[in-house]
Amino acid sequence: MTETLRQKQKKETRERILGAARQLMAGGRGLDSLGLREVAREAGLAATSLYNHFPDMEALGLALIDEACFRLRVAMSEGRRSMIEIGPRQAIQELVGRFGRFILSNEGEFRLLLQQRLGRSRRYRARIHGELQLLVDELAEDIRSVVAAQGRPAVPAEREAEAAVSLMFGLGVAMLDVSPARREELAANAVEQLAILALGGRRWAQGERL
Amino acid sequence: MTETLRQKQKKETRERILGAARQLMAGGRGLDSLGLREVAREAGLAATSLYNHFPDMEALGLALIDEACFRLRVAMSEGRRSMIEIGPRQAIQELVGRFGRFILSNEGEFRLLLQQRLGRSRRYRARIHGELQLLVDELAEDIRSVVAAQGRPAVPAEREAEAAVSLMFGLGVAMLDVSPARREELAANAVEQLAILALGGRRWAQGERL
DNA sequence: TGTACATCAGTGAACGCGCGTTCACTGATGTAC
DNA sequence: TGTACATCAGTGAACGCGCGTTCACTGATGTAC
Repeated sequence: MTETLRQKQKKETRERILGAARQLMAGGRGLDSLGLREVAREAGLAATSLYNHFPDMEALGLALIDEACFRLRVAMSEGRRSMIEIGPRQAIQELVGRFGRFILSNEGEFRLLLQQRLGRSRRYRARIHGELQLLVDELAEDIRSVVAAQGRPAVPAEREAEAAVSLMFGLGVAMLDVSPARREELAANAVEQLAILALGGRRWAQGERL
Repeated sequence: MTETLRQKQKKETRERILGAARQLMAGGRGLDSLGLREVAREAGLAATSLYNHFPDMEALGLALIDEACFRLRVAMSEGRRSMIEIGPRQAIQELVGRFGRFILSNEGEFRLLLQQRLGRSRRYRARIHGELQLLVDELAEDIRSVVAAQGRPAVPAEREAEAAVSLMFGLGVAMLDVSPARREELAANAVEQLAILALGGRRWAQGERL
């Protein structure tokens, strides 16, 4: 039941390994170019010690991806409740703000997800794809809540949520290589894009078409 | 003036090298994992021959990226003129259709652009970023043309174009790992997303806000 | 509580392998007279 | 037009290097009596 010293140390070492890999990726490296010895060195371990924690390098990659997915999900879930009260305009700003903050403080993780979404391993791709679908579903649910709270007719929430995630990922990519001032500008643009989308959704809900 | 036999053969060999790399990437490989020897083998050359055509591997990568950018641009430019006549609804379908076809027949190139947009080399990133900006600018111009041809008030064309490119890239990513039937569905969703966006743009143009 | 044995996280040497790149070369193509 | 020389695309051997992984080991931690 109670954790032995050995178990605790093992868990800590595992964390140190993942932390070392995250550190290297935060420095601009891609998962594909991370070497076993490099990660071990950064973690202060012998190269072979990694095999006490992961059966092979693919497993390490998968663990990193799982971790990144978890962080993204937590970041985007925080304060979901409050969106209903603040109304659509503020909800969009809140959403973009939260996503932008996630990207800037978890740049390595974000690049990891984007790169491996099209990466070498089918398992990686499937994991990330599933996670993004959850993100879309949750967002669609939020959109429905906000709209319903306003007493408006139901919008095409699925389409809007899919589009919103694409737009936020587009924002994220654009933000990475750019000065902080330009980032603000990009975020403001994204807010406008989402606002235009929401406006279109309202009209669509009323039966209007192009 | 006239091309010598040697020059012609050299050009052909260069093409064979680029073709070999393209071939390998079409098979699902990423640029980062392509080896010099592997490309040379596929091209039917000794490994060292590549140095007669590219100073190093980075230059080969850059040539591939340039080529992919060029193809994307050509694919998206074709038939731009006709968009004005067919009106917004058909223009969106045409746009998504053309982009979808580009992705499916140039899957390797598309993955190359997406991956290297966040990749190791600053030069790669800059090149791709510049190319995508051109795409946005051209699209914004098209949107303005279509709207003006209808005698409607000017829409936020820049924002719509940025958003449209994000949405199409989102579509592209989703299409890659998926059955043909599901692809049709995804493309139809993307058309709806763009239609909602355009509808929102119209209302935005009329001063309406969330 | 003390002792004897089992477990297992961490280690260093070694494996075969492919990496990108350099070098001196060969021989077909091109050029000057 | 024929010849002698220059060019240069393509070659095979070799370079040092790091890759992922295996193995037998050490010694601290855990456990049974």
